[in-house]
Amino acid sequence: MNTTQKTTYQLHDTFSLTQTFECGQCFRWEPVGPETYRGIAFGREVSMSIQDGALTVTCSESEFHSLWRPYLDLDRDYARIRNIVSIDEKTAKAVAFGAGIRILRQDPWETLCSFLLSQCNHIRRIRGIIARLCHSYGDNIHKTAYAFPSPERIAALTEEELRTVLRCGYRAPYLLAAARAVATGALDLGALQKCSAAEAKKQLLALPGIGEKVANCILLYGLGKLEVFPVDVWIRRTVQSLYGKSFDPSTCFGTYAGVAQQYLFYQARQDPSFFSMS
DNA sequence: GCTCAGGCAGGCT
DNA sequence: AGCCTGCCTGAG
Repeated sequence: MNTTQKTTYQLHDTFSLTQTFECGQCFRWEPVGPETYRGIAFGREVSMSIQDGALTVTCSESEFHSLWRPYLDLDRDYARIRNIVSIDEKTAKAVAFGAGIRILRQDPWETLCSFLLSQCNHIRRIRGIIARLCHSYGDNIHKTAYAFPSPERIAALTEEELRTVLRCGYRAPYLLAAARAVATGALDLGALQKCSAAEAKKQLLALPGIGEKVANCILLYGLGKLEVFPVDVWIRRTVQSLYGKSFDPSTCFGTYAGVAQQYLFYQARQDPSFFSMS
């Protein structure tokens, strides 16, 4: 990690690294102090912290503006989004609670793998599998820091090796198939960013192991489709208790349904009694 | 030991 | 369409 250079950026809206990195959208950021995280993305390792309304990242100014500023989605007007999705008191409460959340614009390939591996797993174990994936097949960046491995590297492995090394069970063939699809060009993740959410989703669903929920997570966290609303068991319980069974997120929350989902998810995870609100 | 976890796929009704 | 079951592994 570059410890000599630092870039400081004055924040002009509520923003929290803790909320952003702990709201369930990413798996490779570690808390190292209050509002201070160390992590790796795009093959770069940095430390970030917020103090007195300013964000400091251990990188050059050009790297900050080309990489981390878009990654943290700092140029989007979240105050406006919070206002739009605060459709009633119940959701407004969750929005206020998680007001410092941003939807990260993560690398599509890393996001695809992460959520492919996430199915029917505890967060702790997902993080472990991803750590082994990076440590075993990613480029060494610095000391114990490893980049996320390329699809080409994974595509060259066997299912048996992935199972043994990652201990990811039945998800190994899914990961291998995805790596081969991307490595051969059968699936072009860069092109998906320019597609509509519906078209991108159609292509993702064609891969084994990618269903409705995983596809929506990839669309939201990796492809910038803020209108999709991933429904996992937590969100299902939450929206059912708040709004009943026939709830349609795209009708209620519109183009920022995915952001609304993140506020609800974060609130539900932090305070389980939130479900039983009515 | 046993259950269940941030799903998916295939087979069933 | 909706319901059921098996699937790897490991934490509680």
